[in-house]
Amino acid sequence: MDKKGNQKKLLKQLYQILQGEYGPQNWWPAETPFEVVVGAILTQNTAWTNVEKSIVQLKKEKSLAPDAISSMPLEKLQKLIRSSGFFKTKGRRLKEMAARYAEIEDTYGMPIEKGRETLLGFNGIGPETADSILLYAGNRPTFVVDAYTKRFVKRYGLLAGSNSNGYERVKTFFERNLERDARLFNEWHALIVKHSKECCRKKPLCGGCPLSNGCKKMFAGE
DNA sequence: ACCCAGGGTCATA
DNA sequence: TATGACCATGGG
Repeated sequence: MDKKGNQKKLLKQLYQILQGEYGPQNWWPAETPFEVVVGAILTQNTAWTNVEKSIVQLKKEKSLAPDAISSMPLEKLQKLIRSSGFFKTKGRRLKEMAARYAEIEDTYGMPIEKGRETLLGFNGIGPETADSILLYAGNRPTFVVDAYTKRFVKRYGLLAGSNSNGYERVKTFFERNLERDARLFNEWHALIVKHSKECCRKKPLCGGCPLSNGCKKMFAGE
């Protein structure tokens, strides 16, 4: 069995364990694709619990829609999303995104690379946000790499060598070793986040950690 | 009183 | 191309 085959088998095993432990995640936690995009921008370097509060505020104002956000005064929007932090920057990003939401929607039907390039052209949409939008709003099979994913890869020793933590490197690793399927990519990323929060974030190590070796490494400081 | 969270941009070397 | 400063709130 070649190296690539081994990595495929390893990922399959890890997936079975995570899936068995946590069950289907059915991400993204949102009611509409537009809500996914808003959440993707608001959660940049921000705890999701803080984002939820902003979503609630927007819904309370019945303003979680492209027209409502693009026509809303910037100051009002910034007040509504204050809990997500970086509210001045994110307010501007949201307004630009909302005003041009038709272009965002178009990317859901494009070849992935083209859609990705289009999204990266927006101010405030970088690699992770672009991939999150394509996968979770557009249901396109592109793998999302976030801080949890990088830690996961590093701590379970899935990738070695220099630059093994780079965004593209990690993304390519998963895409080369998994069937290119949006549903699978969706579950994989959600399970990594779920596992990181449930098991590996705080000590002590939970008793029934499904991936105890990785958790031990994590607490050892790598 | 610190640390960090489901990043991205911009300036500098 | 590769770091570093900056954006800012809320929970541990």
